Amino acid sequence: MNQEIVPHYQRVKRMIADRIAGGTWHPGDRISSEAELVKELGVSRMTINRALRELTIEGVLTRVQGVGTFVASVKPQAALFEVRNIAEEIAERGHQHRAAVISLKAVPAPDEIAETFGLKTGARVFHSILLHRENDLPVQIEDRYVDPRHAADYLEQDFTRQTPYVYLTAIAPISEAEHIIEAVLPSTTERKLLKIDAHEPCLQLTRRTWSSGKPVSHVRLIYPGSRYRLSGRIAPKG
Amino acid sequence: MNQEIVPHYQRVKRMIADRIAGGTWHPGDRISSEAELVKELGVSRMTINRALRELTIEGVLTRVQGVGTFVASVKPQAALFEVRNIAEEIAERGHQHRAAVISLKAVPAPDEIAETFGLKTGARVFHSILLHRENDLPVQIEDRYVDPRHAADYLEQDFTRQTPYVYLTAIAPISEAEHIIEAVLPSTTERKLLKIDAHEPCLQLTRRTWSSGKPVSHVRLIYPGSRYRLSGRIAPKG
DNA sequence: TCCCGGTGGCTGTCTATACAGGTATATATA
DNA sequence: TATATATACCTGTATAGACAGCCACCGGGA
Repeated sequence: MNQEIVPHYQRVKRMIADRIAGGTWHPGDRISSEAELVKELGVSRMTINRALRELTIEGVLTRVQGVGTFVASVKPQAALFEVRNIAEEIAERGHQHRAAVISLKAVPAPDEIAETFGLKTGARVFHSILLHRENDLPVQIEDRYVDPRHAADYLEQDFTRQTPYVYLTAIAPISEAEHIIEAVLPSTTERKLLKIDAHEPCLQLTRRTWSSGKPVSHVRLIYPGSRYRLSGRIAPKG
Repeated sequence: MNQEIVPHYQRVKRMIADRIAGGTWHPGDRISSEAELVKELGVSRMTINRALRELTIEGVLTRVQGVGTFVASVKPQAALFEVRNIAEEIAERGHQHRAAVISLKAVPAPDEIAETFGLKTGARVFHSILLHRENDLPVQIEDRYVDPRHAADYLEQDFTRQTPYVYLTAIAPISEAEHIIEAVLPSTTERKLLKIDAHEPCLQLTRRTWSSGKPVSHVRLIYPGSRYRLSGRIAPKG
């Protein structure tokens, strides 16, 4: 008998969750107060408090000081997608990753980029285009703008050895990121690089990153629709 | 002077985070033990413990019982996308939402659906196709399969009044969800419903949901690429 | 040299107690 | 009646003390 020992606060969390799932308490209802749960369950108030605090963080409960603890309303559908360093992801599949540098130079900033970086349109920014291959099959175009003030030696890097993502996170750890996912038709140039048919839809992920509150990079990742998809799974914990 | 009062555990968290950001402690380093922090900061061990525990949940630290507390390695890029009930989303923009029921009937389960629901191929399942419009402009096709065992009266619902999402979450709260995002070309039928040009790429979000561990619904949402995009933002908290 | 058990240091949990601060209700006052 | 005040109850935070469980390391014995 491998008796599982479970901490008290976990058992309290489970009990609360079960009562909600079982219909004893409905969304919006006030549940028993900490003091009542102490008497009912025979554990200290600190233990009850920890259980209720964690359930609140997990979105199961809502607490109002001076009033009580309530069952939270149905939470919105949230999907968690992990967008990872492509080199790592490919390596994990046991495949070979290679990156080709298509372009690497300083350019005048387009409007959108200038605005992101807080520069004037036409100011000098770094721009790189890379083609990532998995076992020699093109899987991603990386079209990146970088603020020169945060990565002065960007143009001197060998991105066939270390991806820009790895280089940038090393010199400016990401503190904030914004992602946009769209379905697009790639340009003719991009289509040729990816070696895909005309009219093949692609996933485009645009990511802007900040380090210590300052914008660092604006990257557009293009994936052939036939070779790539994003997936994620969520499951509330007990 | 509106002096902000900050709880001790918050100040401890901030201090730890600052030392990591400031380079005092690097990823992989062992940080001071709870006992050392008690002596250094003059607060109780429970307070230190709460701060470290929360930083661990947030992914900033890693703790190993019997060994110590370590600065976590660089966390993977994670993008949080909120995929919401489209009716709500449209209402929030102050626009008019209308749903048209294109199809609503029982059908033999295709292979993939049967497998998800744990049925034999060809078993009777419910199938609905809805077209969602925002100010009379088509914005989403909802192609949904539902396990009849969890929603016996699915076919009797009026989905122009209440979306299937709302109906299903009411009778079977979602406990788990899986999402897949792809770029696709819609079928001719779908293209006509959405009133888009040939070759216009679309975002396709496939979602499978479970309630109490049992599969409930398999839905394919198709968005015209020119009218829709998914966005999300993450920022580590202090 | 290799294996084994002891030991100190670390995190994980739990308790009893205390006080602060918020909210709603009842009570007293103008 | 309307307004201020007291109070009961609730959550939020903090503390000292205790014990359990885990792990790395060291020293002794085969």
